[in-house]
Amino acid sequence: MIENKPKEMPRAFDPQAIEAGWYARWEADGLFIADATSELPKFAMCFPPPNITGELHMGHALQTAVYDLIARYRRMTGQEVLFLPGYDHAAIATQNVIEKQLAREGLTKEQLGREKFDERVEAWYEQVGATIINQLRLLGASMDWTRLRFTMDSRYYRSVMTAFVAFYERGWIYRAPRIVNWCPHDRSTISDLEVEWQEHQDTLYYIKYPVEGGGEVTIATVRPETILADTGVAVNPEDKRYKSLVGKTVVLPLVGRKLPIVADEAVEMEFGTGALKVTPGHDPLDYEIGQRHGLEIVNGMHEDGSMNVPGLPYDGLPALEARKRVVEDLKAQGLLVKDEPYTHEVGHCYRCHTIVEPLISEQWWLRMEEMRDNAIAASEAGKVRWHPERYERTYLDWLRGLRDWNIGRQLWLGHRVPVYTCANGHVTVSVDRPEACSQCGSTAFDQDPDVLDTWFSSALWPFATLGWPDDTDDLEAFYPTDINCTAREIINLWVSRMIMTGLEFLGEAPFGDVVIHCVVQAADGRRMSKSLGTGVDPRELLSKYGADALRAWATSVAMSSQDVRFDESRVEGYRRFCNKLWNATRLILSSPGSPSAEAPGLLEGQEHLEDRWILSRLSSAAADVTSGIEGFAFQDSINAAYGFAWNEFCDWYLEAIKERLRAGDAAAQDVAYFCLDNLLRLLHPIMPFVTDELWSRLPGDRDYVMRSGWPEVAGRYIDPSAEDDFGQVIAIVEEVRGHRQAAGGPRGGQLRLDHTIDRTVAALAARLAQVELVDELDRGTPLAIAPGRVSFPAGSGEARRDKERKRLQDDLEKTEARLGNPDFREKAPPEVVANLEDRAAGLREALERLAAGE
RNA sequence: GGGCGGCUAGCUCAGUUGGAAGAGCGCCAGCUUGACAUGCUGGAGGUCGGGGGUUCGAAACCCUCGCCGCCCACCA
Repeated sequence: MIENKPKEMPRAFDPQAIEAGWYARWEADGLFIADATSELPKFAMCFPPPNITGELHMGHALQTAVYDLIARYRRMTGQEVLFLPGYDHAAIATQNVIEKQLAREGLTKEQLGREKFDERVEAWYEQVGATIINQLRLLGASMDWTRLRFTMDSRYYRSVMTAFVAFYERGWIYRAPRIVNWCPHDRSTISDLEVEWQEHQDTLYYIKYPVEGGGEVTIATVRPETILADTGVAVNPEDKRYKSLVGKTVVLPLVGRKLPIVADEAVEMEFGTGALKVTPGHDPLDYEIGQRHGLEIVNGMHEDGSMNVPGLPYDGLPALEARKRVVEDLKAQGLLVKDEPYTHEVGHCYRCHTIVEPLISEQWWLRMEEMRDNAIAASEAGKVRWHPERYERTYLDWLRGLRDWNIGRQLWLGHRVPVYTCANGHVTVSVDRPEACSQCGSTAFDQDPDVLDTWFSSALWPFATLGWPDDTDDLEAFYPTDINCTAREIINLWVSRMIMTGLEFLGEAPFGDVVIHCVVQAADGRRMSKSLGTGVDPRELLSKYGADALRAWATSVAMSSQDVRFDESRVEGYRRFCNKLWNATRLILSSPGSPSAEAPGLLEGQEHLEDRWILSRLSSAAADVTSGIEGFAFQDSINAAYGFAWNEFCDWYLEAIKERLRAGDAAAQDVAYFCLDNLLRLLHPIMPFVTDELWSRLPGDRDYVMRSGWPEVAGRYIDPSAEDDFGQVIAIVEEVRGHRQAAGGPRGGQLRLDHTIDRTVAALAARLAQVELVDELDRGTPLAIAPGRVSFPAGSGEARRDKERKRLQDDLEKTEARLGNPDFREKAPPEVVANLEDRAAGLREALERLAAGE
């Protein structure tokens, strides 16, 4: 139970004034703590660990809003919900952050030393973890903080080690030299997925290689410095220009090495000169060609990206410097044929943005074939459902082309590879550091210096957080989880890997539904980024508009399209919506008496049309909100609730019952409270703060909204005839208002409606339009919508009538034209034709009414 | 190079099996109406990116072109 707040309310909604209090109460009362032993059906979501930059961005806000609305909704529908939070050590990102901090102090991590560096990292994680948690609380995220996990905590560490050992024992982990993406800044490899491609304006150089025994072959390259590591020249076997050269050798300029000319289908005849210099040590394609033809591999670069060409004048130079010098020297020797501008894509490290250098390195690899096949099968069998569906293809396409995963990183930060070598060279792979070598008994071990790719540990998230490999209650109760919601950019990096490891270690996909939300762009359509200055800080929005407004906006866009341009006015609009709810509540609470807020029972013989109508509309809105959430079309939910609340409940219903409320009419109070009660529940998953605040002011003993159950009003109050009748009221009122405005907006006025119009409808329409309903009215403007006429004390409204007539005539003309088409009558479905005929008849009647009234 | 998404009112976006185009914001006009000026009422504004086609009928389906964005890919 919660403490009832007083009926008297401040005049305006103020998000700042209510939000903090509610979150503290929710948490203190343990609303978010999941009970693994509960009898209720279980529902679980492990929140994707936010990137450890320490700052909340729009993506987080969006994602959190989606997760949290699902979590709250599921609790309200009677499920035991685990919404588990955590954060990630993000090795490369964190290392870069710390290095930047050090750089500002004029230090490098090497100068600082490993121990001090680790201390810095600790402090950073502590600070950032607290920041993230605080921000998620501000958003109202209903996470179970008792289960907060960190990918570097000791239990998680054990999960990671266990997974590594398990893969190793299956024979899937091996060490081998391959060409990899090397980041000279981080001095580490990164996986293909971590390479960010950017367009560069470079130069394509054409260089002559003399052929032994006479002649020459010209190649084209954008990286002339790599010729120092060339070990061959390749041409396409079909290329007639070079057929005679295959098998001969060229002399490598500047170096003097003799290189074979080989024929390989990978060479594009159309590109450049059709002859390719082969540098197996520094180009992935060249590496493959080299493998096929047994070419030598020359390692021409150091770990820091400088040239490794002992004996040559370029040795030790940075790559770009070497490039310049090589070009100059080639030119001097007359070997540079020409150069031309060339635009192409260059790989950069996705964390530090340094240009990635392909080079040969001995690394840890994980074989993916079996996991890949199982993941494909699971998806095809419908074990994982994608929303929107099209992303399943993104995922499957990537899986089908999957190669072995380079899981080792040469960083200072991360999970150390659990491979130990004893003093006698025996290798032990184990979760814990071995006591003694099982082969020789040695107790001196060296652990492999590499750490694991951060995504290796992230891949275990949905079960490592639940306690795997231990057989925990949480794992038993909540695995597999239900939903994973994320941005499409990490489908391959993260989602697919979770699916693969989940299937491998637990035998089941880690979640049933993958929900891909949109990407928020800046207002001008550019990417939101801090460096571009296009970012919008959600914390600013929170303080300006409140968490409920931000969440409502997020809900309205998250699944509506692939991308959305940020529009602050929409967030503001939802703050106004909160204010509208606030004031509707204020109006209802101001009604005298002590209403029960029980569900109104009356339906048969209900004397008030507006009561029957609004209950019917409520039923419809509730059904739409529910189906929106169930179908991952959250925008439908917020739209349905918003439209009902504002355009039906406030604009029409509350206006219609104001007088009854003031008079303390019990039926009006019952219906109004019932609608409000249900509306607050329908909105709570989206806007938790304002709904709990208003809810706590309603009469009766109340628990939190989230514990109150999801509205089930469907069916019971649906009332088509009330909807028809009230629809007629609205149409008449709107027409009368239009005439009043055209007449200059005088107060008062008289309305006569023929007795073919139901008297209840007529009376209500007259009341709402603020005109007197009379039996006789000679002068006045005829109505188009209903037989009758209206007059006002001043002005005539003739202009409006003429305009209306014109509109009706135009409409009728078009309608008759369509009906006059014999093909249409013959081929269109009968109900469509009948529909149109009704329409034409209605238009004719309206026109007749207008004519008769003149 | 392959694939995906988008192009609808001044702006941001809805429009779910093809049956005569909608919302919010902005704009114009009028309202200190006993919940709300964070409000109420009325109104203007669109040849649905261009061009073909299918159909009685296309914003929607097909083809094509043009922009914008994203994902994947070993063309030096």
